[in-house]
Amino acid sequence: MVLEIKPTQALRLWREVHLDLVRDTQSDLSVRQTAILLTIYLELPPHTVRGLAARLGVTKPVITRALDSMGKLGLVSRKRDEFDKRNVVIQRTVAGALAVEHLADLVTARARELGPA
Amino acid sequence: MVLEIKPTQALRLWREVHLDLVRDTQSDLSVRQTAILLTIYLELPPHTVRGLAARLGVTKPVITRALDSMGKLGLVSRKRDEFDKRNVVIQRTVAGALAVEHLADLVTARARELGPA
DNA sequence: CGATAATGATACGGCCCCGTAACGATCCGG
DNA sequence: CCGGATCGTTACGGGGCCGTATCATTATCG
Repeated sequence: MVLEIKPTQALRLWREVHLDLVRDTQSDLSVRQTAILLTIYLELPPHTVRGLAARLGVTKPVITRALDSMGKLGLVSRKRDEFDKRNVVIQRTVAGALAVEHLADLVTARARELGPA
Repeated sequence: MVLEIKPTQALRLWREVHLDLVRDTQSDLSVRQTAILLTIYLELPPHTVRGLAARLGVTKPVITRALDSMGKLGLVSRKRDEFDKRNVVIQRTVAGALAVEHLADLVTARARELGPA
């Protein structure tokens, strides 16, 4: 069940999906924001600011600001941890799940279109 | 030779590569710049500003500015078209080819690591 | 020729993001 | 109880990218 993909296929897949993303005016997330979004939706909760910062190898303000902008878009939400009020727990939203699903559709669709070599 | 990839695999692949890109301080290209770079290196020359703008569905200044910054990084170069001096021909560089190859390595490596489902 | 069209570059105002440094709030150990 | 550690946020200065409008240069055609 290993995914065998050749370099040429990988590049074409990457290009086609990126062209889709550029044309799709709605979702203009940066590379960092995309990495954060996918980490939140693919890895097991709970997610915290410092945890994501360590996971991505960036500083905490980067996470805070990304959560700010993604929160405005409704892709994530935040809640104080009641047991340790210093912590903030990052939560998933319906809109965020839809955005992730949309991205999955994009990638799988473009992968299907790839010819040999 | 169709590339069969499941939604879960697509998302994990996308996330792993994006994490690599975020950690790799060197290459912080935007989504638009990545789309431009891959179009230049995967599609047949010649490439022009207006051609890329139409291909990506963006305005010409977007291409001009992207070529400026990518030119500073040595990823592409520009040359006046001698037959029609209004045109600018975008050319590939060694550094650009290496960057594209590096991206291909990243994607194929992460794809190989993907487990089933 | 001269007027018009086309190409790429530039100016402008605005917005977002970055890294460093500091901050308030909260927890914890002595 | 209180000083230090931890957590997330904010302030600051700087830089990049955006879209619109405009520009200089070059080509085309009557």
